[in-house]
Amino acid sequence: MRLYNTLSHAKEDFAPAGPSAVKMYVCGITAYDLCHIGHARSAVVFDVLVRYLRYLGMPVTFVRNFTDVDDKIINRANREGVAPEALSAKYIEAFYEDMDRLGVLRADFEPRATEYIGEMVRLAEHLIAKGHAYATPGGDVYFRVRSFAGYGKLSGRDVEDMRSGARVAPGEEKEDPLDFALWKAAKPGEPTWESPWGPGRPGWHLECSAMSEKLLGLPVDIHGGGQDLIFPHHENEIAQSEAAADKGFARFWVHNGFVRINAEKMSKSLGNFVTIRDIYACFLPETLRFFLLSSHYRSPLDYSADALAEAEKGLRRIYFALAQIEETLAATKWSPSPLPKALAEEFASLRQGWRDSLDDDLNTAGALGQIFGLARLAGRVMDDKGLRKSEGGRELLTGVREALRECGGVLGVPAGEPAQFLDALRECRLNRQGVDKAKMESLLAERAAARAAKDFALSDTLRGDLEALGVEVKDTPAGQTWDVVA
RNA sequence: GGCGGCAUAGCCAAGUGGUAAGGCAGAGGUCUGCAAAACCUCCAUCCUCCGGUUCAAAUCCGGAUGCCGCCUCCA
Repeated sequence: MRLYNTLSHAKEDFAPAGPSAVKMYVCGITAYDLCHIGHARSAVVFDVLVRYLRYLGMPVTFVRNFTDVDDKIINRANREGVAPEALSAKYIEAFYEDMDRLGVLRADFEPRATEYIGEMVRLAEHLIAKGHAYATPGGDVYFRVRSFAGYGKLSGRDVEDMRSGARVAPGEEKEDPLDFALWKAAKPGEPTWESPWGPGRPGWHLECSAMSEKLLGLPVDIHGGGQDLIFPHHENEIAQSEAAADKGFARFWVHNGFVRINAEKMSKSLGNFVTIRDIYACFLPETLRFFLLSSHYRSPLDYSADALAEAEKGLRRIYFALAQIEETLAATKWSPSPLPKALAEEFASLRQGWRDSLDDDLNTAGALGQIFGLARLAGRVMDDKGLRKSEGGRELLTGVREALRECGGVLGVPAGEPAQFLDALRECRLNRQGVDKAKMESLLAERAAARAAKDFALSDTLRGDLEALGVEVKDTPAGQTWDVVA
């Protein structure tokens, strides 16, 4: 497959460097609050990347870390009067709850920064020994940015241009404003670890360098994260790791775009974020997943409740098609007519299109387009009285069902059983629209009775009443069914 | 100020040189006691604007305008 590499600003053919599994490291969350949709996007994007690489037959060793020691965690813990470890543990737990429901698979390794303090200290020592870092009298350790010639290569910055932006906070003993902390001397009220420079704690960037090397070995094949990590986080990781190891840190840098709200980046600092749980209160997790995959991962994605409602409609349609396919396939008698060649070709082309889309820099939006095409193709076959019960029709419907399942395995959409999903969706919509369930039930019962008595006038009146309630009734040979007006 | 990204129908969104996928909404039709669903058909001669390269550009180059992001923590 081809993957866009931030380092080269171009799509490149991806293959692992070595004969072993693809080595993939993605920056996870700093555990100090609930995850928002932006975190969900990043998690889903890299989840799909891992799944797709495995689908292509490449084994993947996937590492996604948790930052569990950091200014934000300490500040919040102190504010709430709890231990930092307890705070981060709580939000790691929340992360799992949210992500499990989203269908994000667990990584092979999910290291926490505090479990690798020893590796970080050793890395810092090594950098000092090589002249790439220095300890200050106060017990801090800084990376000497100007000692690393490649600094700026990921983010496209020139060290000379950065001088104006860099600054030294009061009390810092940097040689150069550009230098960044590898180790921070202990301050009162902070968790600390022993080190050659006295008690302190690691700087943020160091953990990813230490854990990548320890768990995967350098260079890793793919290093990922949100676009906001490109600078300074990933730039600094490169500097640390490459200065220490004298070899490449990561071959492919993959960054997902932001989720926006009112055309602005959704972020903690702007305070304009919507948590994953906020969404779950109104929509099914799979709807969120579908929404996140409905545009290319590097493009900005505008969040709105309307956009989510539209995603819900699309997802429902796919599940509805799947439900109808299964119902049709439950038949036992099939006429011997074969599948018309044109339809067989259309099927093959859609299926190939799905694969081609994902092959091209993980174009999930394109892939979903092919999935809709498959659903429509199946619908056409089922609507054709001759084909519907023919061997050829069965062959096609079986193929579409298989393709949709395959999609579910890679994109995580559609992941469930249609009947179950449609029921869950109905329930979800009932709650969201605040439909009076008792009233609905009684109106439905009344209408069923009216229909049994062939009192169509009353039946239609009741349909109107139900519609006013937000419920749409459909009459089928098997009786009336209902759904919530979207 | 430095660096980068994006501009495709009413809305969302694919498409990086060969003549505009898909979804939502909308219109007509088949079906239906009436509806709904489903299916069929239609819905951008054109891709922000202006130049240029080419037999050929939404796709490449230059410029303009608008929006966004990074440069401080941030997925």
